[in-house]
Amino acid sequence: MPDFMYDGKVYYNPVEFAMDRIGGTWKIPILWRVKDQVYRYSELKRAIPHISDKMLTSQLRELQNDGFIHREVYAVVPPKTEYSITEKGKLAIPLVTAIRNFGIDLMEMEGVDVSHYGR
Amino acid sequence: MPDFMYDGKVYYNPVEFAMDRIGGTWKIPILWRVKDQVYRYSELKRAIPHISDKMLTSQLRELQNDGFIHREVYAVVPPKTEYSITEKGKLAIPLVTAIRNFGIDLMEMEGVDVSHYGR
DNA sequence: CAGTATACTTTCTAAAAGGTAAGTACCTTA
DNA sequence: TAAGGTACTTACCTTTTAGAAAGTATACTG
Repeated sequence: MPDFMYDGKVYYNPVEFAMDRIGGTWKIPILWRVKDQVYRYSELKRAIPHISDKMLTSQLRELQNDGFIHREVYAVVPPKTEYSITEKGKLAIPLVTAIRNFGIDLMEMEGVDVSHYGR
Repeated sequence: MPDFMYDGKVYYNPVEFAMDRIGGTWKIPILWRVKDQVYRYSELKRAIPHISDKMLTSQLRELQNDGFIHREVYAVVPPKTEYSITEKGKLAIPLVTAIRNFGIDLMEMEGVDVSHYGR
């Protein structure tokens, strides 16, 4: 597997590249909400337990820069911003679903209660 | 999404749980070799560019503790240890493949040369 | 009895990721 | 003119992840 560069960073393989775009603690939870609904900033904040303003803003900005979500700012006061998934973002959803299902499978094997998670 | 505990750690969702088992820089590259061949420690080291002894050992141990790979030690000198995938480990391969394919898709969209990666 | 081969193990360090808390900007409304 | 509501931004700190380099154990071989 040859290394390659993108945006000033060296990657060893495609998995690393993929995980650099949608990995981390918060990007998938964000995509998971936005996949079937438009959300305002404050709605995302409420919908995603434990997330801080700093992380919500930075991860939204990265997802936007990578083209996975769209940011619509309204010129009103108090401010209003809406986030929605893009066509490119929709391409990630089957994978997110697969990771989630795999996680549920593993949890089940370890005896973790999994009855809350729809399948 | 309710939080849950496993092995002394709090998780927010199944994706986090899954990524805690097979995520990080080195676990997937290891699984990717071992999926269709038995490897000795030194063979893995040679097969996975850039990996350090410390990371190779620690990630092998974690994958073993989580039941994804099997470790067979031979009582010879110099030492010989063989690593192979388990049935549980095989369950992860379709997901690993999916992540890899998604990464290749993204790279292609960004104009990264992708011709080396079999599909 | 020094050298070799293999599979680790340990220590120290650097970089990345993420948390907390406080602050900013803006216009409207009382 | 002060307060309120929303969407950030910034500074500082802690934790996690990974890298580099050196060391350990063992038995065979010349």
